[in-house]
Amino acid sequence: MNLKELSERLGLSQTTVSRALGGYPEVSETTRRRVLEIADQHNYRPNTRAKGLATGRAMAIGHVLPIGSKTEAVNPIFAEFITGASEIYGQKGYEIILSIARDDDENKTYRELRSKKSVDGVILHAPRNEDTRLKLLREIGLPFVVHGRVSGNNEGHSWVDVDNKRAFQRATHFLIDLGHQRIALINGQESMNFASRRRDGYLSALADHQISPDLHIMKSDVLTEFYGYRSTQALLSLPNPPTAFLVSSYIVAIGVRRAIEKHGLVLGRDVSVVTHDDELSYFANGEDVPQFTATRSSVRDAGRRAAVMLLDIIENPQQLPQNDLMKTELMVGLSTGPCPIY
Amino acid sequence: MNLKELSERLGLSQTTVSRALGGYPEVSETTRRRVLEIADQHNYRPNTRAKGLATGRAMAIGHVLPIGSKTEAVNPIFAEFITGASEIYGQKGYEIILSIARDDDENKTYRELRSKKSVDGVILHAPRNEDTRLKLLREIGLPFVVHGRVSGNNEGHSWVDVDNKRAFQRATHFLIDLGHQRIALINGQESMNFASRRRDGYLSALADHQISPDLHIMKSDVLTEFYGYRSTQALLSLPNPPTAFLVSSYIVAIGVRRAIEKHGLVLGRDVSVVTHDDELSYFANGEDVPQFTATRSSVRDAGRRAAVMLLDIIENPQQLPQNDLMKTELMVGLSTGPCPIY
DNA sequence: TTAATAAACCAAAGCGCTTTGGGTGACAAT
DNA sequence: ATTGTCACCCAAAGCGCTTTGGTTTATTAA
Repeated sequence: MNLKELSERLGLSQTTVSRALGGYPEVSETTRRRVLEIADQHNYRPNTRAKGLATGRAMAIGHVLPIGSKTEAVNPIFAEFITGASEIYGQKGYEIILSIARDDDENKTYRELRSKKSVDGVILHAPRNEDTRLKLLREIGLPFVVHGRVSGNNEGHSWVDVDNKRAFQRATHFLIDLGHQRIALINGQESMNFASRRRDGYLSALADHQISPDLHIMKSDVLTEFYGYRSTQALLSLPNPPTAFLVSSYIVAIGVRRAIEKHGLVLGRDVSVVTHDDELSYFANGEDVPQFTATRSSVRDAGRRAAVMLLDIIENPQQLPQNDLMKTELMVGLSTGPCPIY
Repeated sequence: MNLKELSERLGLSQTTVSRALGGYPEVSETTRRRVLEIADQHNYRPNTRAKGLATGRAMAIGHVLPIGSKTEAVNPIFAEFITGASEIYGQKGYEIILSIARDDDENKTYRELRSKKSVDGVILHAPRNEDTRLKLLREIGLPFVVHGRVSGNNEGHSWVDVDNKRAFQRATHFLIDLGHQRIALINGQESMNFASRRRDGYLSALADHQISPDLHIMKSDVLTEFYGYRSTQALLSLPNPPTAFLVSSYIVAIGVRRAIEKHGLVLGRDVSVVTHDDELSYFANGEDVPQFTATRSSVRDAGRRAAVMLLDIIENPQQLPQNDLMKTELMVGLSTGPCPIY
């Protein structure tokens, strides 16, 4: 069923039917009701492509998920982010176009999305410190919102981010206040902006207490469970092991816990752990009492906010860039305790 | 840059340029090279919507991810599946349209995808035992492949599934052979087809050894980490606790392990666990030696296979339905051992 | 009564592509 | 010299929608 058929069945012109459906005022209420009823009966819905051609709007948002050569798969965090974003898109009638691209042809993917005109805007995921994608997107004039920030100037574009530095600063202070001096950092790849900001927070808290950082207990890699296990395993085998761990992802923290228990140590008594918690639905941090002490921030909510922002930019292109720096909460759970005295 | 501009710049008709780009033979090689060069220079790519309108093909595949009222988020397993599928789509120039729909308006989502003509086919995720979506998809004539099966007749449509029954049958046999008699089942929601098939496998293995099933040690719920923890916690507190656990998801198994360790028991010595392992990239089951004894099957590979199948169906609509029943491996790891004698 | 205004509708152009159904000239065959 | 056959190219229709620039009829004001 297309517009032509529908209008013939109604004995009206395509113009009138289109307007009745679109809610325009040049149609009498009686006619509109009749149109709506018959359209509904036949389950009519305008053809996306034809509509897009006619209006010049794709009514679709692109999400380009980067996969590295190491993990080769989509991070569960993206899934959660998109779940949030899709709530907003759905309300406004936008579709999601998903592309999964290796780091090396991400730029090509954005270019294609643009020249094929298949999206009205994109969310830029997982920004690196020096990110060439920003420049590209600006060049090709594709509206975008960054989920995160870059290292240099973040003025010229819109973004949603959590206050990573402050979060890890507070978490480090918290551990220091509990008496910990040797605090390991199990971070993401430091080419990623969020990871370098978290390291900055960690380092500045150490500096506040005149603790000189030890590079041997600062790790950095793709945030998998096994990475958490492997690095904690190695750190606990040091002659002078850390008494506390600051971890960049809940998934990694699970591996950290596994290594700690493997060593016969008790989490929260012998060793303390603070992790960042993106509130992944499948990994709820306990029911009433958090398992892990955590810097918490809902990545699903970030998805919602980024989506609202992007649609706003698309619909009002002339406005200034928007920013949203989300605060994190420090949730005290069962994984931290005073530093044991040896 | 559109076709018209491009053809003017080249001094050729739109027809010829379109054909040159499309690889049709009615164009001389010299002309084709020239067209290709200039097109590349200007980064020309045909407008998706216009192309779709003209050809009647959307060049897009829909993935409708169901979210339940309980978890409210996309399962990490879908992310992994889509990563696999996207490899195939990318090769053939298809895009992914992602919809996230609550159980209750899934049917509406499929209907819309169809009437808006925004996709050429869909993957049906997470089939339930009695699934109304199948009937709907057949009715509206949208090509589809099911990732999984339904309870009744699976003849009339294409699907990719793992041999869930056999996998859990073997795993149960394996535990029984180790001397376990009280084996708990930590299953998914049994309205889901995969979960009921796994239960069947478990029950039939018990029956093979004249062990009568105990409903108190058979759990069924959404597959979260906390569910694993909670149910194991409860089971281990029974006067007559199970000595082994058969678990439906790696994520759940993590919670199971947490509860076991909380109880001061040693995994693989005091309590045995076999889990299903979808080979999620962020949760590798150990490096050389598997942490968990597991029935293993790559869900990413399933994504690839389903995608190949769907594109084949779309491009050759007249053919018979295809099926692909993937075998699972039983990987023996560190989480199982002989039943301890009390 | 006539002109002006508003309400309700319509014909047709245009979005950017593919594809049908040609046309033109060069060359070989008759 | 004429016909047929290629190789190469083009004009225009059509995909299904929105939107511009109308027209027609009823209503109101002068």
